[in-house]
Amino acid sequence: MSNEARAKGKTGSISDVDKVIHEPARLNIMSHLFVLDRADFVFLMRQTGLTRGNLSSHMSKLEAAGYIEVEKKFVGRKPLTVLRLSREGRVAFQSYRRRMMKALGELPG
Amino acid sequence: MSNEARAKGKTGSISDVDKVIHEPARLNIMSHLFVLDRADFVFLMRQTGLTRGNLSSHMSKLEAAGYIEVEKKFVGRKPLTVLRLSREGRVAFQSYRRRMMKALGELPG
DNA sequence: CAATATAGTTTGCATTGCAAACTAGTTTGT
DNA sequence: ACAAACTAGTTTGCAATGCAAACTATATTG
Repeated sequence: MSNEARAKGKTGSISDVDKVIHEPARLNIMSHLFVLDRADFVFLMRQTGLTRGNLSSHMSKLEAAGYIEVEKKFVGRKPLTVLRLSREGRVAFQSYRRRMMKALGELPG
Repeated sequence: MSNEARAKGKTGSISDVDKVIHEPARLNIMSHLFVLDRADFVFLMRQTGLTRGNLSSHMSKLEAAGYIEVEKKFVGRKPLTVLRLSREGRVAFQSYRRRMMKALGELPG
């Protein structure tokens, strides 16, 4: 750990979790993709309970972070958007999860 | 579970965690108070790595939510602010923790 | 008594998350 | 054929947030 990190007290525990993943809506999306690997927009909407608008913008954020890849195609004549967890996204999620589980699991009670 | 909850997909899992606690800085503060029960401002500043300003505003939010009680007194001639976890705060934290551990713990891998 | 330190609070701004409005195309009803 | 309703998303507007910097107030030190 750097002296700076120590001085700031940000010793890698809770305060500096990955905010992209930490946001509940995205944590929800990521959790689903973590087990399913890929899922389409409408399915995720139903599973997560997010509105189209929210899912759309969170999707964009996860894509911008490189955590998911978005594939747009047509099935028959209807558009279909498929989200897939990227390698990076899987790693980041695992890391977030470990950190969170550790932080909350270490406490007494 | 209500039909509404089912329709919205907000089945009490991840998307609707307590945001007051979920915010990393406050989660950090709450975790400390959960084990220590009470701690003063400066001590918490050091432990959490938060600046005075941030700790001050997060403290206000936790107080407004009824999760902590803030006691201001003087020791010698210096002001001392002590934060204590309220009963409600302890319950809310435990609930947050259980929910989070369950959500992250249930996943494969 | 001026400078520095301590203990907080307030302010200002840039980033969000969310809902509502909008776009674009498709299916259904008559 | 044409309007109404549905599907699948995106964009926008606004209110809430977090964070850092500025500020207040008092105490200590040189």
